[in-house]
Amino acid sequence: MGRVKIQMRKIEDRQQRNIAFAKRKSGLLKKAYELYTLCDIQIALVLFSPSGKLFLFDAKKRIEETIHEYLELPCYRRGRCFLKNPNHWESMDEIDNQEKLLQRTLDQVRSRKQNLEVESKLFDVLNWPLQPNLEISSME
Amino acid sequence: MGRVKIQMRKIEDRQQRNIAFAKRKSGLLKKAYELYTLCDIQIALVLFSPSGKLFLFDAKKRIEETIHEYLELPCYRRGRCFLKNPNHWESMDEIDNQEKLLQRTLDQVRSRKQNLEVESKLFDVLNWPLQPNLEISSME
DNA sequence: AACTATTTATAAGA
DNA sequence: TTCTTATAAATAGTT
Repeated sequence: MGRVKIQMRKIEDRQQRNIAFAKRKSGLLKKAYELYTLCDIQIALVLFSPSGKLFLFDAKKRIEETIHEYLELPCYRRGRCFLKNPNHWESMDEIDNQEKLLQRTLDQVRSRKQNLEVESKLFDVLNWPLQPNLEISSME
Repeated sequence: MGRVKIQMRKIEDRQQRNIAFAKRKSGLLKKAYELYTLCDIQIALVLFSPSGKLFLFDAKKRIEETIHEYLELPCYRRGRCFLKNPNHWESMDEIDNQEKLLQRTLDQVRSRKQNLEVESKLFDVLNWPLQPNLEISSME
């Protein structure tokens, strides 16, 4: 968005880099503010300038709280679909979404359970003493 | 940036809000990525969708490290000009900036010290037992 | 999920 | 540094 299209790689000239940082940092903070305002979401943004100066943005909750909510998630759930502590559910959107997620997960668990029952029977069959003419195909 | 200019307030229609969130979240993440790429900066972004789903972006360091660097700052320095732990200084930009910041702060401290010396003398004068014809103006 | 008319962001220049 | 402006990029409403 400027007189020319720029290559997406580090700006080597320090002065130019600092100028780009100043402009784009304010753009990023504005976008974060707009996303929060339009969609009413919780957000925390921490960044350090090329000179090591700190800039922050947060919305809905203090940055420490948002960070804490992230940190309290089990590691394997960070960055992917997950269930928050139900005490933190706030909106109808969120409750709907969590409900769907729970239902999908429950369906998967039940499906897996069925498969396991079949596999377990198959395992039993396969571990019987070998018998001639055993019809494995009848297990399906 | 669309067919019409929109008002900067919460989108009440849930479906529209979710659509706007999806579009603007990817825009925000792209901007964060570009700022990192062009300016080679450290950044951490944590946000929750209207449905409570977590989205993250980090660059240069893991999100936990960036958050930790923020949290280790004294509270009164968060969100404003500050000095990072010198062990974390990395670039010439950063060293230059911190040096200037230190020099400015030192100048301020010295200036404040001078003022304090004057104020202290003034304080002594004002707390003397009142004497007639005391020339306060001679203190400057 | 794609399109496109517009608005918005911004790179370079003043 | 701050302001301007030509152009690139994002996106609101549409399909």
